[in-house]
Amino acid sequence: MKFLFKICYYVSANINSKLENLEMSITTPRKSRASSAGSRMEDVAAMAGVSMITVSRVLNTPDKVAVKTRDAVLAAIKKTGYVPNLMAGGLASNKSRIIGAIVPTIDNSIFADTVRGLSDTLAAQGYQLLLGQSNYDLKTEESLVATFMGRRVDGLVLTGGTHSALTTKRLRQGGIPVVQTWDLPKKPIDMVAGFSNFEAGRAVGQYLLAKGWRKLCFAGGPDDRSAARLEGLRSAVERVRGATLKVEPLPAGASFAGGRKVVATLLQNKSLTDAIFFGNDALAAGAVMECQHRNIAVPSQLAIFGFADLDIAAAMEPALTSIRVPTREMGEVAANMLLTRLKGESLEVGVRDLGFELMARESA
Amino acid sequence: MKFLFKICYYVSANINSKLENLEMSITTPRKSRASSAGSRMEDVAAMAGVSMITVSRVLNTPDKVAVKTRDAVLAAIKKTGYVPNLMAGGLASNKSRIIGAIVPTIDNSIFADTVRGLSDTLAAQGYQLLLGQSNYDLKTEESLVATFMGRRVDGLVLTGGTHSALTTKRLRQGGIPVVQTWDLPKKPIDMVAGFSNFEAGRAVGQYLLAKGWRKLCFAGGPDDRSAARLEGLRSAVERVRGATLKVEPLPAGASFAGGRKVVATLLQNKSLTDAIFFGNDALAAGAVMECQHRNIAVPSQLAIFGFADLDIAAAMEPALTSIRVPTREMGEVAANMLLTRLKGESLEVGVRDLGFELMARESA
DNA sequence: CTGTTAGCGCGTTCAC
DNA sequence: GTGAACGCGCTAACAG
Repeated sequence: MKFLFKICYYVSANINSKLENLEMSITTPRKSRASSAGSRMEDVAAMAGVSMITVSRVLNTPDKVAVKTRDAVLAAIKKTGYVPNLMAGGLASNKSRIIGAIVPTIDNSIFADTVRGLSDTLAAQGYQLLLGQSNYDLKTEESLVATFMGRRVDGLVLTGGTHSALTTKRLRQGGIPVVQTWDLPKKPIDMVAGFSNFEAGRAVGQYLLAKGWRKLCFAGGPDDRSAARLEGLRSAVERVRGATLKVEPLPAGASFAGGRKVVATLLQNKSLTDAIFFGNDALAAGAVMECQHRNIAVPSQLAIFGFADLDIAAAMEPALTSIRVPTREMGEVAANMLLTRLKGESLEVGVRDLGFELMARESA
Repeated sequence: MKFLFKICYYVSANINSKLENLEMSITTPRKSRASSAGSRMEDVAAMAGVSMITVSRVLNTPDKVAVKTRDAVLAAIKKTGYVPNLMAGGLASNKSRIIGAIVPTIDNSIFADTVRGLSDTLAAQGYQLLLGQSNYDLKTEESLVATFMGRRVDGLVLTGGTHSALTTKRLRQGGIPVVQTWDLPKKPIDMVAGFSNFEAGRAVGQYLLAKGWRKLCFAGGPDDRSAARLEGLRSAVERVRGATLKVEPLPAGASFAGGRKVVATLLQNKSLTDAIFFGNDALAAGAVMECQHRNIAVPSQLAIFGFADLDIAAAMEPALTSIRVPTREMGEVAANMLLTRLKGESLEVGVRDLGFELMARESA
């Protein structure tokens, strides 16, 4: 028998120095209203000998200001260290230049890439990202949507196509552009940048069945997108006589250790399974590790199918067969859809199926 | 010879249906000013038969309103579907209830956990997270800091202790609480929730040298925190006669494939290295995979040391020896420090060394 | 416990 | 190409 050791070997001492520095900053007094931090546009205008509106134009539409005036204003801005108050500007213009994004969780690298795609694309156009995590909970999502709308975000990006009735209602009435990602909802709220989880599940089923496996197992989360993949898988299984489908609930923490546990559990009644479709590659990789530990050959004795095509899929041995989804691309496309609409242009296509690829490698 | 296959096997068709739905939403006309989306506080006040300030108090300090009045107001809010405009509130109160966080990149799970810790802790108190990615670039960080301050974020969380001179100046003058994470800067801007990268590197060096390894190699990023770990490692190496230290630059994409490449490169002159300290566990895991592929025994022929103690470290075989850093905790502590200061309370300790642990497992 | 008054800092509308 | 007045929607301060 073999164990995994986890030993605390060294702990750095707490450092309690630098307390003088601290005292300074802890007692930073908050100045009273009307001059909280730095100069206002008025001060800049006065220094440059122009009116506020000219300063505003230098900032927002520099082309409409004479070069000479502009330079004077810019000099004044630099001298005063003026930083425009975007809240005030936002209130006046009814635009926040903020996009809200709600993902189930950020610690899962599959959504992290979508967030990165969003953030990069938006930042390039001067927009910022307000991030919310729903923890796969529709009520949490609902309150996040309310908060974000209260902040007057200019647009909203959601994960998945299932939302509470109230969320949907608010969004439809809200008048701001919305993009749903990571799925293809039947009745989109507005725009969509996703792929079909159902078709992905079916593709996996068809592939595994074609390879001769008959006792399939699905080990994925309880969320709607996982459910759609499960239904796709089921639809493939039902077309083949003698093929069976078992659903294995996921232990907490959908990562490597979770994948190991799933295999350990399933092997207690080994005859029931000969191929497993996991909810993500970390789980699948853990499963492969557990198989190696138990001397179970992959894929000949047990086929392992991943999802999301994370880096590890191609790098490990045996390399993971997986479904590549357009993780980052969904973020980029969603951002560009929003930006297009915010520019007042209209989209040719508001619902985009970004597809997926079955990456056939070694593990299944 | 063995190759990794990557075959596109199936691509879902693009779906161009649902275009009727689209037309509707694409041409959503933006209503003219003054009623952009829903009712205002004034409407609620009128319906409830009270003044605006009472509505405001029901929302912000419910305890200070009579139960009867409160219920009437809440009913009116529900009836009108009123969503408070937080930009207006923010302008008036000079508080945004937004915290800005800048991380080098979000697609790296080590920072993702910090962001999650931040987001969870802040959301529980009604604060939101504005997220920025610096891509390890100080100039990008500088402009993000300016933008965030322009949005009047109530507080700011930064990664690392190195910033441009202008950034530091703005932050010190800004009057908002700031927390630096993932390091212990010598001259903190304000508060700190981090650990010593130098000591972590030194601990790794002492451990490896005690195990008898002499030809050490550092394979980490070029950022300041990696540099600090390298210096720590170097300081340990310099105390042992005959011990050598080689620095191996990291290929792009600090993940599994990168770790494999590093090993492949190093083995071209094998005699130079017998232990490698990687910048994160994904790299280290890739390195172990490459060793297995080449039939190099880990750790007896080559010791592999990871960093960050990601899930995979404990789950893989051989399990990775690594440095556990308080990834999520840094986010939580940073958030709590900010929240404490924003409540007007002062902190006992403004600089916290959250420490690290050397997790001695099998790979080194 | 509730209301009144007076802005928060900026963009919009129109005029020049 | 530039400016003046007005108001975005809400809250701080004080009064009652």
